[in-house]
Amino acid sequence: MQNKSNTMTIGGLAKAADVHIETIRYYQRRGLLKEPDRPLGGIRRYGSTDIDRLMFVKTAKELGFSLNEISDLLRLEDGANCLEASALAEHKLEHVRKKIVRLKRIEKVLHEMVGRCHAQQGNVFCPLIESLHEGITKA
Amino acid sequence: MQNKSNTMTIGGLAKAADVHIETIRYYQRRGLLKEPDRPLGGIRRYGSTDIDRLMFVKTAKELGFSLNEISDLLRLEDGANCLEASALAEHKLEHVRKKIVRLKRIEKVLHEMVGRCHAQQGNVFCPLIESLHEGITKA
DNA sequence: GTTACATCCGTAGCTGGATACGGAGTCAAT
DNA sequence: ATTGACTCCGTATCCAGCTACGGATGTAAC
Ligand SMILES: [Zn+2]
Ligand SMILES: [Zn+2]
Ligand SMILES: [Zn+2]
Ligand SMILES: [Zn+2]
Repeated sequence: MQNKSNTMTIGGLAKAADVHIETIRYYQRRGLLKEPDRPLGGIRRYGSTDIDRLMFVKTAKELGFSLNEISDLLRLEDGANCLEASALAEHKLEHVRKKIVRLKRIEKVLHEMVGRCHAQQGNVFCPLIESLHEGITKA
Repeated sequence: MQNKSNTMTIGGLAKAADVHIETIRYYQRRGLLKEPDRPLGGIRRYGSTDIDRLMFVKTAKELGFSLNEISDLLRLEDGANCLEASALAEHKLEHVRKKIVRLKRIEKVLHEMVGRCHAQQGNVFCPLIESLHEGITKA
């Protein structure tokens, strides 16, 4: 059953949840958001549960979950499958940590490269360009 | 003028540089790699400068430069514009650092969420799912 | 000399996450 | 009752960075 206060149009929902209208329709197509019946060729109405749902998606997105993964999370939305939900989050956490490690390595290499350039201003051959030829292992 | 030892076919080059053939052809289309003339309906030959170029691209890619940015770097390949090259790298470095900061925040939030789930095994409502409803600021 | 594989070339498709377009219908206010 | 804003719906387009397809031709092995 629907929330009694399904009063917003899609545009109102978009404003309330601060997403584009097209995003809402896109999520409906993806099955992330249910699409209320429309009364005989009329206009669909949305309520607070839809805002809530959109917020859920937004939060999960900010945490790096893909829309597919968010579908999975939404199937656990009743909160009854703590183990399963935390497993998904742990898996994501693992990926995030790997990404951080990779980026830190990149940060280090770039930092060193830039440092060499700065130390060498006026010299003939840019050490940064040189490093790019030599490969990241030597960079 | 071409390197005298332009002896590889595109397939050989692909193996030598460990990229897919289609990637080479794609880079040619993008202007990242020059396309040797082919002798009267024959087959193009590639040499060590092409391997070198592909390595340059690969290294830059590993450091997070986009193909467009790599085009820019390649215009500086003579090594004469140290300032310009290091400016590009500094800009990239800035982005990388921002990305690391964002990911660390995500790492923290996910870690806390998972921790709460583990602490609460058997409880009725999964705290992780609850957090997703509440938003990342409260997560 | 024929089989088998490689190359060439243009173009189409893929992923993910939207965003845009265009025509038709609906709704509310003046 | 007409304007103007909004909605609906399907489809197309975008971004990056490839990857695949298909048919024609070239080349190499046996
Ligand atoms: Zn849980
Ligand atoms: Zn994984
Ligand atoms: Zn430099
Ligand atoms: Zn920037």
